[in-house]
Amino acid sequence: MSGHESAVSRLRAQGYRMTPQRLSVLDIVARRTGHVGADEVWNLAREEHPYVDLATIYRTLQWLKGLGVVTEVIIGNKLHFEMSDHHNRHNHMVCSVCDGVQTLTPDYLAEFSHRLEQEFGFSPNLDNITIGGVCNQCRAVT
Amino acid sequence: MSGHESAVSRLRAQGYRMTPQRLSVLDIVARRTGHVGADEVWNLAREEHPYVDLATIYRTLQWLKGLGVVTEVIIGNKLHFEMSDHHNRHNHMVCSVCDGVQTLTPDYLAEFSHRLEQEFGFSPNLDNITIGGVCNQCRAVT
DNA sequence: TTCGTTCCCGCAATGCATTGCAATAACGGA
DNA sequence: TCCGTTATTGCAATGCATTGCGGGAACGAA
Repeated sequence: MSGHESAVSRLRAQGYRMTPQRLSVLDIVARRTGHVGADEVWNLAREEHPYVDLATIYRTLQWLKGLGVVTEVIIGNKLHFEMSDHHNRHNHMVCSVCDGVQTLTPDYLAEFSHRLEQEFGFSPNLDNITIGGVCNQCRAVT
Repeated sequence: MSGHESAVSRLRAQGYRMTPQRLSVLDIVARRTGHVGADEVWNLAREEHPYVDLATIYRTLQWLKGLGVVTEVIIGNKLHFEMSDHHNRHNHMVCSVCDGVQTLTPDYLAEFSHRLEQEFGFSPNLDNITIGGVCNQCRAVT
């Protein structure tokens, strides 16, 4: 256990049942600095509970995402997750060549967001957006 | 047939085999103003060629995308396609409530793109990006 | 028109993610 | 501590998209 006990007690206080599966998933994501792939979460969770189903992993991750506990990062059509840090929100830039990930503070997207809101009345949800492209190193190689 | 003969002859000139399946897919996308779902392309194609396989539809659409003939639009995790119009590029805003789609000229993204390039050396590929969010009407309802 | 090369297709399998359903276990109340 | 309610789980099925493979069709050459 490492630094997510507050989340656990908060969830319990909200009336959610904290099953071993859920604790395990939360623990795995919390231990990791940076994002974890859903399949990786499954493999690690099975070390502890060999019977956990992949569906449970996905359900749990989506549940935690909905509660704002974890954040989804889509890397090359695969789902990854990391602990949400509401004091340090960020987006991701993913290189399509090396699959490397860089982070981006949301103020880079702020004025773009404001324009959509003001000119179209459209409220963009950019929280989980990832920007695809080619990173510095990979471009240099080519 | 309607307005994509130039694409057909260009592809043929480049040495690609223009099979009935490919002609059919291209025809279906070209006839449509706006985007078509991959499944819809399949259903329409089967009216003409009942045996066409879904895999062929996907392969053909990805092939046309790679050649810049069609553009991919991701709407709620489903793939849609439309004819590319290089003189009138645009992005899409998709409402997560009603699945409605609005278009966006790329200059809305231009300065955001430049900042990433200049500050990180990251070359974003924003051609196919779709912006999720809630549209004006749906927000009003809530 | 026929032939040969090879590109493309249909088929079946695979991968990632989600969902329906019946069985089970978490957690509060007695 | 035991019990009952019902949220969750495991299992299996489903959906969308992609891929490997062997047969077949497209298209140029003769």
